[in-house]
Amino acid sequence: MKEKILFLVGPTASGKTAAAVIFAKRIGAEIISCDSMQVYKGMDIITSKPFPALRKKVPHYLIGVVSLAKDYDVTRFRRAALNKAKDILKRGKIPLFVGGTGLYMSVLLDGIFKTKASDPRLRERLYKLAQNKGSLYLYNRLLRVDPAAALKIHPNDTRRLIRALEVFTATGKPISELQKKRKGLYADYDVKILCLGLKRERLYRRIEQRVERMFNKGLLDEVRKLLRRKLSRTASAAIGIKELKGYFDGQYDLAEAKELVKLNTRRYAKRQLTWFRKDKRITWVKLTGNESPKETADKLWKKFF
RNA sequence: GCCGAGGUAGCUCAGUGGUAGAGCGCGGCCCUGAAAAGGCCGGCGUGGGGGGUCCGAUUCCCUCCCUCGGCA
Repeated sequence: MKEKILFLVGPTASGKTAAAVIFAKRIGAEIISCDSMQVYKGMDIITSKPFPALRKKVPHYLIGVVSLAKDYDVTRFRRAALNKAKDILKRGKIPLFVGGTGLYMSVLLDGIFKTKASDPRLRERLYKLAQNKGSLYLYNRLLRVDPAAALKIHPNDTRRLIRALEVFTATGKPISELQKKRKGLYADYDVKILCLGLKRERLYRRIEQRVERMFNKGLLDEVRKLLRRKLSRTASAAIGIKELKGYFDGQYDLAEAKELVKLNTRRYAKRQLTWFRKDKRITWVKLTGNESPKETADKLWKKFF
């Protein structure tokens, strides 16, 4: 009998956080965040972390555990998340991954290929090359060493071109070969993936309301504080930082900054949905968007079996 | 009520006697060590209603409706 592992995913502002706590309590689960930004310390309002009161009801992991100055990546996440999951299972509880970062979900479910750690200097060199000679130059270079990978990557997608070249240089093997070897939780456990789904119109309204709430709760102060610190490249990518920086720098007014936050959050949600739609293993839990957290948890319960 | 300007994509607007574009918005997609990142693709339209001229009208004419500004 395989052990049970659960995922609760969904686009931003769909209501995962509050429902997850009620649901987790009911089924005897502990929550592991599956979110690339909530891992950072000090980014509380901006990432809509669950409040301390909520976190007291059920154990939460991987929230606020990385300092702002540090870069974070999929591999670190995967390692930490798997450790937590095993730990929870050992105590006879169910691990419940909750979050909206599609790639993080994917590396947990299906694994990640093994390679050496990335070399920042090599990466920097490739990046400079791309700047000076254009990404097409990198593309042609990749085409020679790993045509299979080049076929899958668009010539303008500089980041993936760099990554593929970086892996080839470091290992001597094409990334397209390495990527074939992966294995994740889905193979060894009884995995159920629940995804909250609501009409686009409703979701966008909820995003709008959520952004307003964030500002009411002191987003401005929080981001002002964040901007005084040294932020790593990954930390500074959170939605709300560059948008409010523009306002603080006097490039536009507060109303416009708010609209930018809303716009970029909508786009983010749209990309999340593309990711989730693609995964046919997902069980969709349809919501109207007016449910209380308890009602959402009830619906999750019904799809649980 | 009179005079003037205008009604074209969700919004702001361009253009043409041969069934229409642009920016923004929006939609679809890709994703394996930056992923709240990065990249690709797509006009999504009874051209205010009705009538007329014409081989053919979004474009010209008439009329009605609506919006904005001015005069009353």
